[in-house]
Amino acid sequence: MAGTAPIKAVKVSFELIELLRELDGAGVSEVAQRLDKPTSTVHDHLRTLEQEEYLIKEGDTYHVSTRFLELGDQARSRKKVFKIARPEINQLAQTSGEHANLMIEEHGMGVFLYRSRGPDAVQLDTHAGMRVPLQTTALGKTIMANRPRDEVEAILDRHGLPPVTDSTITDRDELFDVLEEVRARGYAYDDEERVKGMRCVAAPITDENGYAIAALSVSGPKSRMREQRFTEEVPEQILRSANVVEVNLTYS
Amino acid sequence: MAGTAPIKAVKVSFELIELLRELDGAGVSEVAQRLDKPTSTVHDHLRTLEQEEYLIKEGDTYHVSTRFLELGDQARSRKKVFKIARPEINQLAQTSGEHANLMIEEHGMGVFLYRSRGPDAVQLDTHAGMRVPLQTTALGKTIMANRPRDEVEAILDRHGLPPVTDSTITDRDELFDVLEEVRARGYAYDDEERVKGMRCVAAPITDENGYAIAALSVSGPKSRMREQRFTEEVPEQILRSANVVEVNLTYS
DNA sequence: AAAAGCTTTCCGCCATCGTCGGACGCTGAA
DNA sequence: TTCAGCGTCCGACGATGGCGGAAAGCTTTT
Repeated sequence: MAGTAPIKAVKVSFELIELLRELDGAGVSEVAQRLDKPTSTVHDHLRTLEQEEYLIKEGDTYHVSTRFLELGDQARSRKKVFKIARPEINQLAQTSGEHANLMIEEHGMGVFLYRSRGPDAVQLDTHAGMRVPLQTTALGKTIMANRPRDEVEAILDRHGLPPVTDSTITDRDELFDVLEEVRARGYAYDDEERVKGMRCVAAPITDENGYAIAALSVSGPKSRMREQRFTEEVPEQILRSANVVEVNLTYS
Repeated sequence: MAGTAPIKAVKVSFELIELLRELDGAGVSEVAQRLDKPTSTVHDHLRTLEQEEYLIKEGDTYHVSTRFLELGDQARSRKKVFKIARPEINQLAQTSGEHANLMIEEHGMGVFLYRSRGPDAVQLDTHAGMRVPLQTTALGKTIMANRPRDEVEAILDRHGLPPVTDSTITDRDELFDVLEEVRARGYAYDDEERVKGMRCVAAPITDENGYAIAALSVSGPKSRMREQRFTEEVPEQILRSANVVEVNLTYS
């Protein structure tokens, strides 16, 4: 990489912020230990970020502050597809009873832009803004299936095919076969490829050229996602919703 | 301000990020001009942040990325009061038809943690994560009214009393008089003090010692917020909701 | 088509400032 | 009282972030 970038100090600060997010707060020495940096250095960063109000200090523990809420909200609101899909997602969650999700691709990763819990939804670790490798979710697969091959190749070059559970696809050729199926079928399945016991159905949201902008899905426990419901009812609902979103997207 | 903090490079990066948020995206030279920094410097920062995936580049325009969504979501979810108050806020919005809000105090500022739009709600610039001086909203006033005097003084020392509209309170003594009233009454009003044409009623959420943790409110256009509705109905609804939240907070 | 005027990007030097070892002070446990 | 573990502070060194300048694209202008 040429020139001065990346600016190391900035990189360190963000590493530290992400760590605090993961740990849900920590003190100076714990952070120092985990990042393998001197406490004094860590202290400088934490103090700076606290002064700038991106962290808040409760006792001797630092936490990420709600300052990020404003940034995140802005980043999300910028996406037209979010505003348009939100009511549809809510409805999907309501009628299916399960979790309904909206995903976009950013920097080659799948990002959960929005999620809605239906009345029967199980507890899940998935949260807004969460990033996952595309091929590990039905959402991501429908997105890749509706992107040009060379773009998908570029993403794979960048991020590889990390195994997440033992059913995750880790072979490039196999993946392209699956994507072919998905494209033909019009929607994608995920059978415990990211989270054990969970199944998922997802449909793409494409623009007028068939280029995938986003994807929406319904996911629930294997016990409820089976037979007709899994192969017909839910896919049908999702495809209908996706279509509504697509139409509203073009006329706005 | 001892030692090395604040780390300037970090500070610059965040200034730049906030600017991009405000402008909803910009190119190198525009940012450079606004921050009065050389384009080369700005370029270094933007590139770093893009590499770290906190910004995304669309053509020659940089935007804040959804990476912040995850951070913001975490910051908010940490607050017990958020999870507990959310359904109440939704209900308030539904029954009143207007906007319902949840605010907390952080770094001496009022932060909109959550908002819900009722069926008749007007369009507003208020968004999640937005920060405002406490005394400019009914929300903030109920929070201050239920905090020890010296804590309020400290906040005022830090942030002053900036005028926002011509009805904003700008005198310290006057403010304390108002806070006294608010404390006595149990809830606060805001009559166009932050946004022209908007009125607002807010009640505090306090802990067992009467210390304000947060506040919730309903806000709507002056034309609908008047007479009995303004002086009785809405306050009653809000107080009821606040009470529900307080009870649920202590038993959890 | 050439040239001017805008970008973004690259390069490399110089002084700054981020880094880090170490000392200090606090708190709570033994 | 001592000790361990923590957050905080200090100061010196040298890496590195800042920035001027130049180059490389892109449009627009003439």
